[in-house]
Amino acid sequence: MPELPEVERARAQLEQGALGQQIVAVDDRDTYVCRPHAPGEIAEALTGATFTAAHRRGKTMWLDTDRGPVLGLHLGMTGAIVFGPPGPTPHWDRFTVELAGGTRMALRDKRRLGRAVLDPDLGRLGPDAAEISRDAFRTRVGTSVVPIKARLLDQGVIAGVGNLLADETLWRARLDPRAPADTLDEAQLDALRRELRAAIREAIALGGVHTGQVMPARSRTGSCPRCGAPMSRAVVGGRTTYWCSKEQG
DNA sequence: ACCTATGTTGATAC
DNA sequence: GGTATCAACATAGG
Repeated sequence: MPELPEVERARAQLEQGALGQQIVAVDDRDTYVCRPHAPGEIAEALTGATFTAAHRRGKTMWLDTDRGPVLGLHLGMTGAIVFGPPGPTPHWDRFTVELAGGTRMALRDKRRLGRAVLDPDLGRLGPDAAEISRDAFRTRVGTSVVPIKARLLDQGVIAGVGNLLADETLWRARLDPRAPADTLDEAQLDALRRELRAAIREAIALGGVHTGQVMPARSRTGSCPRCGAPMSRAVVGGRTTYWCSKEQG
């Protein structure tokens, strides 16, 4: 369930493990994960090159190379970056890169919703949720009749927020996820941004969004970790949503 | 054994 | 532009 915090940790892993070593071989035979590329296309572009930088925006990562081609990586829902010795690849390793230093870097993903592509399109992503300015947050997030939660989940508006992080943030800010975004005043939007940044910071430090406080309350019998009131549950923005029936009503 | 939830993206119809 | 629904994936859990 990778959201921004998990992806940032994965990016740091890539930075630590993949930079500065020449690419010896690439396995891009999974045509679903590597779509729309044909098998061998990514391998041909990358073999012999060296990764020079690891970037992230929202949930999308990309690695620059000294030869120009850029490798885009997305973890989907169940993806992870793993490093290990070269050798037979576990069948959940959907895309692998063998490095000259004697390591194998893999996108391991049971569900195959992750992606590995050449020169990823970042143009449709909004500003990163951890870095968006106060003004940009106000205008991008707060100027739509869509429920505020749906707005937070829209990667073209702001990049990196998933279902759990959205619930966590709205709970921290004591805001009703169903409220039309343009009914929030500036103080509420500023507070929402503040809580979003804090939730992201804590999740990165603790290991992921599943360490959030509302996580244990996400069940039909759950109660608010702050006031003990029962949690409400509904589909908002197409996703299962939990919120405090008392504080966020 | 069946059914549903899981999270994200993208395509489709309205 | 929206919303709503579905499909894609493969597994875990009820």
